[in-house]
Amino acid sequence: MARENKTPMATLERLATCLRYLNTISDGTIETLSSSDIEKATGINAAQFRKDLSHFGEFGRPGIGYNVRELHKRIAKILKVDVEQPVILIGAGNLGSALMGYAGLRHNKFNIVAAFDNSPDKIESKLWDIAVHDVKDLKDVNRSLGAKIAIVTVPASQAQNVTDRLVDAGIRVILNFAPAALRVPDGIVVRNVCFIQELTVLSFHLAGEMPNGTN
Amino acid sequence: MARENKTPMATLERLATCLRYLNTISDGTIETLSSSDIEKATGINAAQFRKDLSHFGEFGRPGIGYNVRELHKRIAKILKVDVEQPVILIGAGNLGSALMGYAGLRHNKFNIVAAFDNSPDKIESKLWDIAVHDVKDLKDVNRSLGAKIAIVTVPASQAQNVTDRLVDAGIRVILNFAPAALRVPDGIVVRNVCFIQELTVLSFHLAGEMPNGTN
DNA sequence: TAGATTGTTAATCGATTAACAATC
DNA sequence: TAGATTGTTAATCGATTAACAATC
Repeated sequence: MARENKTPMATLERLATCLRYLNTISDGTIETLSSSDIEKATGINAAQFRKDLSHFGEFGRPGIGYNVRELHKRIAKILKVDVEQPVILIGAGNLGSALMGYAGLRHNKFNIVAAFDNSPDKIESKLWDIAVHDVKDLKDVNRSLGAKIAIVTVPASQAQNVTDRLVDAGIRVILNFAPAALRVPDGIVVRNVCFIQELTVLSFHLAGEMPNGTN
Repeated sequence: MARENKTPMATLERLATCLRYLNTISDGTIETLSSSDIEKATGINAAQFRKDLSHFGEFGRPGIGYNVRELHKRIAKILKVDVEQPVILIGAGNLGSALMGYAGLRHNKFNIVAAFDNSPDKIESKLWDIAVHDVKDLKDVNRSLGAKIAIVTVPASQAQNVTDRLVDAGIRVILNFAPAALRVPDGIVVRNVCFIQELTVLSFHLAGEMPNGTN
């Protein structure tokens, strides 16, 4: 068990990329793929892909390659996206509401089952057919929902407070859209979607086009 | 010039993180910071921070540290976020509209100056005071706007088509929210915000809590 | 001067890529 | 059997961290 203790994050990201590709060819026309086929389709280096898989056992047959259906099934299982996952969302503002209406989530087995907010305007209403609860009832409501995944779309100023409540309510992993560094206990995993930071990194690359002798 | 040719992406991300921290203390109370002060505040290793800066010249004074105002100014300049940047957005759907209304963009000098869509419902309307144009007029409209940065929030099926138009209209860097791998010419930089992938990676980490002898 | 902290060089670490024996 | 491709070990590469002479 201590085996898969420390899977590199990069490995997980590549497996997720590969899974996305496998989804696109899941009509069943292709039965077998070699690691170099996968390199062609996804850009992931073939040797690296085999290495990535090796963290989790043996998947293919020497001389043959990988059975597409089996590969899909096993990667989905590793990433725990083989079954529907209930997800709760905190912060039913513009961004939160847009995410609630995003069909891609459900298509990928992430099912937003409830939203929470602190504005009386929104509490007790429904958005995209999803009930919006008072954030005060978070723990209570999630007792029956049993969600382990939360999406945070509150303003930065409230992000830490909300995070503490989420942890208390049994949430194990958090996707954070707020521009704030969340402190969480050991064992809770946070990933930040920070598009301001992404834009900033992109912005740097505009440097290249300085007309002349600039510096 | 070939000097700063290959700044590691990780360096840029750390500088962006540091800049965000410097923003939070820009009231001027703190005059000087050492690299280890910055480590305490941001978690970025002090030696690494100094190394990161060394890609761009000398910033501090031995025995003293960094002048906060100067550091802020120079990092902002490196990342090209010292001046307002015009940004265009393609795809005025739920997500696009939410981003247009997000004040954090303007606060960080990213100014969405126009949106584009292909739906007659939206063209010629205004969202959050930003005009929505026909995507067909992209090149024409951007001739006067001169934006170099674009945000893509169209469905995956249209993402490549839209990307080709953007490149043709003089866009140099793209923040892509569509779950699609965009092909672009050399010199154009794309960063993907893929929260399905983020959720998938998070989902993996739920594995730890399997009750007993599973697997 | 003595103490602090930089910028940079050297040592360490981890991740990527290449090579190959084992296997179909 | 000969050709193909795996899983894994070894070699390469790059990024992180530590150490230290130079400097305030």
